[in-house]
Amino acid sequence: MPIIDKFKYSSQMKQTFGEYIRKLRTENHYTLTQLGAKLNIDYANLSKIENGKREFDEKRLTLLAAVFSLEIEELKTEYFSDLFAKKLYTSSCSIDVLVVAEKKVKYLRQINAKQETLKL
Amino acid sequence: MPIIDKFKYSSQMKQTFGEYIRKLRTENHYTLTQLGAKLNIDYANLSKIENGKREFDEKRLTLLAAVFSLEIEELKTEYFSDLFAKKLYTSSCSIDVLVVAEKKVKYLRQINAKQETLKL
DNA sequence: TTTAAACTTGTCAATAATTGGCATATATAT
DNA sequence: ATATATATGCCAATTATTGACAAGTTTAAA
Repeated sequence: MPIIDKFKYSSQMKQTFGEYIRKLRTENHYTLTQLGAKLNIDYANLSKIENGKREFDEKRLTLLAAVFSLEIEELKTEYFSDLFAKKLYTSSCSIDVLVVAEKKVKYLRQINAKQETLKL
Repeated sequence: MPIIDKFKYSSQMKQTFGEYIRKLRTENHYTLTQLGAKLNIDYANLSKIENGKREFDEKRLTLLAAVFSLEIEELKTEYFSDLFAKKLYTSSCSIDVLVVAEKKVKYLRQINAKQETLKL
C-alpha cells in the first residue's frame, strides 16, 4: 500500500480515542445505551469515555473491533497513539521520545528473534 | 546541536530503563542500599527495578535526576521511550503507532496554543 | 411547554494494580 | 568463613481503575 494512503481509512489523527468511538457510534446510529450493551459498559461510563473523562479499557479492544467490523490493527494504532500522545503531552516530553522508542522496539524484537532462532 | 550527536550522551537505546539505572548506579559506585536511601526505595525493590521486575515510579524522576545531576529531559526520554517500547512490544503493535502519536501530540499542542492565545 | 429519550456528571463501593517492607536465599569479595 | 551486596518471594498497605447508580441537563418531537 502506498505510504500516502496508509492512514486514509483509519484515524483522522485530529481526534482523541473517545471522539473516535463517538464517531463510530453515531455513524452507526447507536445510542450510548445500545453501544454500552454491546461493549458491556454502563452507558454513563461510556459517555465519560467519549468525553475523555475515563479511559477505554484495553481489554475491550477486540470486542470493539468486532462490533464495528474493524481491523484490530487499526484500532490498536488509534488506541495506543492516543495513549502515548496524551502521556507525552501531559508530561511535556520531547517527541524525541518516539524516535528512541522506535529504536528500542526494534531492539526488543531483534533480541526475541535471536532467541527464537536458538530454540530451533 | 547536530542531529547525529543528539543522543550521544544519553541513552544507548539498547537497554531498558532498569539497566540504565544500574549503569548510573555502578558508575557512581553506589550500592543498592545507598542509592535506595537517596531515592527512598527499599533496596530489594530497587534491585527488582534494575532487573526489570518492577517499574520505576514516574514521580521519582526528578529525584533521580538530582541524585545523578542529569537533565530531566534526558531522563524523561529514557523513561517514556522504555515505557512505550515495552507497550508496543508486548501488544505486538505496528510502529505506525508512533507516527500517529507524533501527529496527535502536535495537534494537542496546537489546540493548547490556540486556547492560550484566546486568554490574552 | 410538556414529555420522553439521550446524554452528562458526580459519587462511592468494589475490584485491580502498584508499592513498601520484610524474610530468606544466593552471590561476591576479603 | 564471614561480611557485604544482590536477588527473589511474599503479603499487607496504598493507590488507581472500574462498575453501578442517582441526579442533573440537553435535545427533539408532540
